[in-house]
Amino acid sequence: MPELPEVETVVLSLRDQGICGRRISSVAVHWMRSVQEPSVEEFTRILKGRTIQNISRRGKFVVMGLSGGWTALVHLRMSGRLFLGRPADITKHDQVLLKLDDGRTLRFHDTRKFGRWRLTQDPETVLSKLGPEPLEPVRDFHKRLHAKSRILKPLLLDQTFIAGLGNIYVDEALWEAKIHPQRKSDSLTTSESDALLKAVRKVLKKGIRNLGTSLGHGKANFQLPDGESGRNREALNVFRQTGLPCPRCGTNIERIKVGQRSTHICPSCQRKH
DNA sequence: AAGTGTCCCTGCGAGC
DNA sequence: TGCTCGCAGGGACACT
Repeated sequence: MPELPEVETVVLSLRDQGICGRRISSVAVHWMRSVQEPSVEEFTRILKGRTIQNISRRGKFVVMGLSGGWTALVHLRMSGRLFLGRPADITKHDQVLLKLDDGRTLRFHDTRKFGRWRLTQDPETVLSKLGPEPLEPVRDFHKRLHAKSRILKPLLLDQTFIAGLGNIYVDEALWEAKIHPQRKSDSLTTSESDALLKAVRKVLKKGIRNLGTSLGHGKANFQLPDGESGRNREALNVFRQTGLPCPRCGTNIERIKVGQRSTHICPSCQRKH
C-alpha cells in the first residue's frame, strides 16, 4: 500500500531514470476509470505531445508537471505502481500507458484498479486540501490535535489533517511514541504530541531509507519502478506482527480494530489510560 | 462535529 | 484439486 515513503521512492526513482524532459508520444488507457478527470478522450488528447518537465510528491500524490501549464496527479491508492520500461514488458494489469520519445513506456500498473489519474491546469484545487507535509516543519501540531476531539488513528489517517500517512506508518508511529490509537486527540499532553510528531518523522524517514515497505507473501504489493521491492518490511515493529514479541518489551503484539481498520499495538507499551 | 457504513476492485487464504 | 467465501485497504460519499 503506497504511503508517503513508497510514493517518494517512486518519484525519486523515476526522476533518477531520466523521466524529466521526455515527450509523451502516445497514450493508451485500458481501464477507463483509472482516469478521474477529464474524460478519457480529453485526457489522451491533452497528454499527447506534452513534455514531462518535472516530477515531485505531495502527500501520497505523484505530481507531474507538463508543458503548457498542465499537471498530472497520480494517486496509487492500494495497488498502483509506476514503471518505466520497454513496451515488451507490458502486462495484464497495466491500466494507463504513456509511450515516451526515447522508446520507453511509463506504465501505470494497478491490479485492484483503485488508483486514479487527474489531468488539470490547477493542481492546487486538489493539493491545497491536504494537511501539512510531515517531513517539513509542522506548525502547531499539539494545538491542532486539541482543536478536535477525534480518535487519534483515524485523525492521523485523515489526509486533510496531515498528509501522507497510511495504515502501516500510523501503527508504527503510534508504537514508537507509545500512544494508544484509540486515545482522543485532545487528550494528549504536549510531550506526547511532540513524541508523536517525532515518531511520525522517524518512521517515514526510515521507510524512505529502506525504499518503502513491500507487503504480501512472495508477491510484493509495492515495487520500485524498476521492479525491485522495498526492504522496510523487515524493519516493521508492530504492523502485521500479531503474536510476535514487542521489540521493546517482549509482550505479544495484538491486532485490534480502530475505525474499521486493522490496527497493531503493543498492549503494554501503548495504554489507553 | 465525529463516527459509521458502503462502495469501488482483485488476489489470496481458509474452509469444505 | 477446485470451488466459494470473506477479508484487506485509501478515499469519497451518504447517513446518523
